Amino acid sequence: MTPVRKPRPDRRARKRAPVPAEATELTAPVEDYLKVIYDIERAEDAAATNDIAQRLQIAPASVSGMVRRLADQGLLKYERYRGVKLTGSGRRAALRTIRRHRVIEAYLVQALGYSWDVVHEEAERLEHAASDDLIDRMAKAIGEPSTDPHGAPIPTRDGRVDERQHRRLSELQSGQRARVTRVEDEDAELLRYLASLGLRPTVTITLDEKAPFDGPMTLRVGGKRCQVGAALAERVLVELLPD
Amino acid sequence: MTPVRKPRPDRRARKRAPVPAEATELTAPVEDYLKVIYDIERAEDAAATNDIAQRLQIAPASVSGMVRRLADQGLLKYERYRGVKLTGSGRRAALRTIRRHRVIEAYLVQALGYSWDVVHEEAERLEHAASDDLIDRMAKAIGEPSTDPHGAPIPTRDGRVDERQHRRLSELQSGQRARVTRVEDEDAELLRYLASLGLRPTVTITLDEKAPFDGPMTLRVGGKRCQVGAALAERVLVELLPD
DNA sequence: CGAATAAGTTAGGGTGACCTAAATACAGTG
DNA sequence: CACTGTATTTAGGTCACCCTAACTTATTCG
Repeated sequence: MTPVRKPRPDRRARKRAPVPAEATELTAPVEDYLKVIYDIERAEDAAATNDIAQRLQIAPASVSGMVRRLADQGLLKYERYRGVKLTGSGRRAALRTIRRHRVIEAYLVQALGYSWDVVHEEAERLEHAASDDLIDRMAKAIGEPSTDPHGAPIPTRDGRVDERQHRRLSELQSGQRARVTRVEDEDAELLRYLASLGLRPTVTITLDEKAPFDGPMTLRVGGKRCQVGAALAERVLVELLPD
Repeated sequence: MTPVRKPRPDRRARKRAPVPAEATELTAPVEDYLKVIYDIERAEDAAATNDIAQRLQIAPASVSGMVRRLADQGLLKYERYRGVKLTGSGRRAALRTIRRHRVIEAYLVQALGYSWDVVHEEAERLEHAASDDLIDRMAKAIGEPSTDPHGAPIPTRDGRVDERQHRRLSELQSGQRARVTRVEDEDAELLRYLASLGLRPTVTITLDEKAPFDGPMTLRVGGKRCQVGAALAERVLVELLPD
């Protein structure tokens, strides 16, 4: 009648543990902070409170508080009014979450027939719940891909990423050929539009013409010709092909 | 430079909404409460505070508080000192979570090669993060199974379950043949032991002998002969086969 | 039937993660 | 160099969930 019960974990003790610094379980919000800080740092060298707040859609005041706690936990370095930088362990944690996210996105597309414009949201929730084991199994099941469906590189189990910065489509010159490598955006509508143009990673394009002053670009993609504005061209990364 | 941002959802407004009662997003703890209440109710008619507390491994005092809130939200009926019963919407919510859990378990086993003794934990976390759409895709991918790897029935999208109460192995009489339908336990060690005996759903068994006073039972399963104690036999459900 | 025991509840805390409003630091300009 | 605007932080809340301790209700049994 009374079911066999495991020797209760004693939550208090678990939480009060003298901060082993590394192997601590991170909460979902913390993982989100680390992710966006990692991301901002890649472009801006140090993450400003406001940038973090805007990316997470929360009030800047909330960021100040959280960031102090993360600094206490050794996940980042924090100087008041100076911005934030991840420590080694912070970066490792960020990359683990990013790996989860991207593997999940790839799996949803390749194994479950999702289309690339909707996987982000789903992955955003699952990345906090999936075990490392599950992630590895998913990755194996779809052949250990090196990028997610948007072309973003998937960090390896041991935290290495292909950090090559590709050129933006907007920087391309008339006449140049290039391969689309990545779309740096998760907005569903934008992604659907790109898909309708055939503009997705691995596709080869040729820039026919570029209007001055960041005007629209005319390009050929898979036989068809299309025009894209500056905003779009900004979000698409490419790899120049020799002519 | 400044990325295109969606029209911010405004968290406060979302949470303060005048309680639409149904379509509200439930938190993970709430889903867990509903699940165990549903489960207890199936056996005991009303769920007692203490039972809920014990199943969730939390203090009874915490249950009192939560249960009042769930009653306010219309998910259950609550009479002080009298226990708790799910309302229609509470039961629907519980069944949705249970469906998620069981579909995930089945998927992990059938699509990702997990063994049945470890899927419970993983599902326990994923069930709160997966969208209904994902669950449906998983179910489809493995052929819409009607039970999870432990033989528990999977509720349908629209909340119907096969509620047939099967017989317990412990109630079997000497000489009777039966098919194992379900193992009512998620303990990994127990499951591994059962697997080593070959005792898993769909397998046919014959009870050779049963020692009196809930003594060990000797039975044949797949040609081999084995003995199981009363505690084990209590956890295994069977379907009597005509001789 | 009244007292012991079991079951359940209230009171008073704590933590994580958010908020608004008000104060402060910094940076660039007149 | 004071001064204004922006970035940031502090102060003071809120909410969901959990806890322990102390109290109350229900039940059972001598």
